[in-house]
Amino acid sequence: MLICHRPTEFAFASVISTCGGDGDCGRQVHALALKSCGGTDEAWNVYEAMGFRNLVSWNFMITGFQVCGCGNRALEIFSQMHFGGIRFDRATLVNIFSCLCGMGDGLECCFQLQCLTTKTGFISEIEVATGLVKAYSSLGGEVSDCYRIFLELDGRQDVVSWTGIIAVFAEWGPEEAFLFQQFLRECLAPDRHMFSIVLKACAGLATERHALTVQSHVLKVGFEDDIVLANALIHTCARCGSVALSKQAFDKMGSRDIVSWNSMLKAYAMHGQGKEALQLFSRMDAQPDGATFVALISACSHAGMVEKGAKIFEAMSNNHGIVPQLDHYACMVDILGQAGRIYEAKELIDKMPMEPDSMVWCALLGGCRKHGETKFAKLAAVKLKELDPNNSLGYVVMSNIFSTNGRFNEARLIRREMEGKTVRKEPGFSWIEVGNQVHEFASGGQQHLEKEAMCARLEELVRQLKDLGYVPQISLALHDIENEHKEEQLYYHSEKMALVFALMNAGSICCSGNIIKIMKNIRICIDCHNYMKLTSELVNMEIVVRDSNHFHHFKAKVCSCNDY
DNA sequence: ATAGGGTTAG
Repeated sequence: MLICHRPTEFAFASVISTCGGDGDCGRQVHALALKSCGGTDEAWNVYEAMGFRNLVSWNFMITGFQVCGCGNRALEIFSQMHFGGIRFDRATLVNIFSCLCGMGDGLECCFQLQCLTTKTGFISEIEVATGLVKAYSSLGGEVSDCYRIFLELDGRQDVVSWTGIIAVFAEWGPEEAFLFQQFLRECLAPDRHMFSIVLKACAGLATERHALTVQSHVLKVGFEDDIVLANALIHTCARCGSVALSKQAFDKMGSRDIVSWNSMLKAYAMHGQGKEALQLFSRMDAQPDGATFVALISACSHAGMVEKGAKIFEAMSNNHGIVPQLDHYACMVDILGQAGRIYEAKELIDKMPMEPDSMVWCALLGGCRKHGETKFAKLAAVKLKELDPNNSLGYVVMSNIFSTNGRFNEARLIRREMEGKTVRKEPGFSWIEVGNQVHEFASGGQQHLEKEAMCARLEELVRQLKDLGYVPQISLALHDIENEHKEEQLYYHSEKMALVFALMNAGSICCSGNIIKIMKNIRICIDCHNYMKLTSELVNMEIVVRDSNHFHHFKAKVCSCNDY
């Protein structure tokens, strides 16, 4: 009873002294005390004074320290055992592996422990191997190492170890997570844990039909009452382009937790539906947390509701007692910066009680890029270079600003610096689902089989758009080349190629009547944004484009982001 | 007795 309610160390001490600190009762109370108090010094002292230990109580101690996040102390105990010649078992190892997750020098420890685990033969125990795989992946270890450990279980894998390895692959590249199909081929029955991981992989893939397939699986097996699964479903549907499906999943839930509400709010945020997000927030029956406000503020941001966002930011600390964290600041800087209120954004950064991180500087850079502001862009680019040297955004924005202003030499210098450091701008590509297939387009679209037909259709479309008032934003092209080439370069942006292909195949577009859904890995440029707005009017269709992490809904010349 | 896999993130 006591133990379930996490009593104070003092309470434990008295219970233990009543038990006499000996025999089964005392030992068990002790071990649980340590686990429950999370390995505080007091609990530990009382334990030491008792002077009775066996393997199980050692293990309890390790769990105790592990539960409270004192991984180092758990490791100390383990080495005490190991070097003191005390036998350890698989429970010991499993506990130690969960300690390692997220520890600073955990990867190094992982290697050493893997050796020990192999030497002692515990590696062939399914729980130990699964624990090790998780530790490796959470520490940024090699996927191939994880896979090898998994394979060495050699035919003895179960749902749990499969889930573990699929989670690893899902993190690494969502396509590979379709190892899930092999899992099914081996005739193992997926359970709720498995489904939630596979849903997450679908979210990464961002293709509607995979999500729908898994969703129908979930319904078939009858897990729709599982909160975690429903939450995953809300998230996945949103990421795959359908808030409507998210909403459906949300509405159907019998009971909801904070993650459910936040996921739905984030779904709205992702799709630029600020009003819907605020409405949902007003009828939220759970205690909002930090994530709630990240969702709300970014919902305002993606819908261009600047004042509302600022109010919410204020209310968060004033009325809800939540101290703004880095991500809240990043959202606010983003919203202000996008509105062209760069000075205010910079002021907010100066007022931050903590060091701004790369996300915050990225947000400022984004604002500078949009409004051609040079001074703060330089500052932000320098900071970003320091904090996240592999991030190319600073270089790209600076070089764009220079070439927009016709300062091509400086732009070129930056490009060169970037190449010298082997920082690469992520190549942009887009994909759409047509029929049962996913078609991918790189900028230029050269690889595609129907290239010629596409070019013809593209030219026709551009002509029609120009009649509607489309003016290509040549200044966006990066190099100082001839104007007509700049125009050409613009027309071959991957999302434009995808759009043309979609129009050519309008009859067989997946899942959705009059909606074209284009997914893209990086942000959409202003020119494409314009182009999509006008095309939606021209062909009288809704066009949805997902860029790095949110969706633009274009309908009758208007975008859901209000041009944010 | 103690022990492995799940949901909001770029």
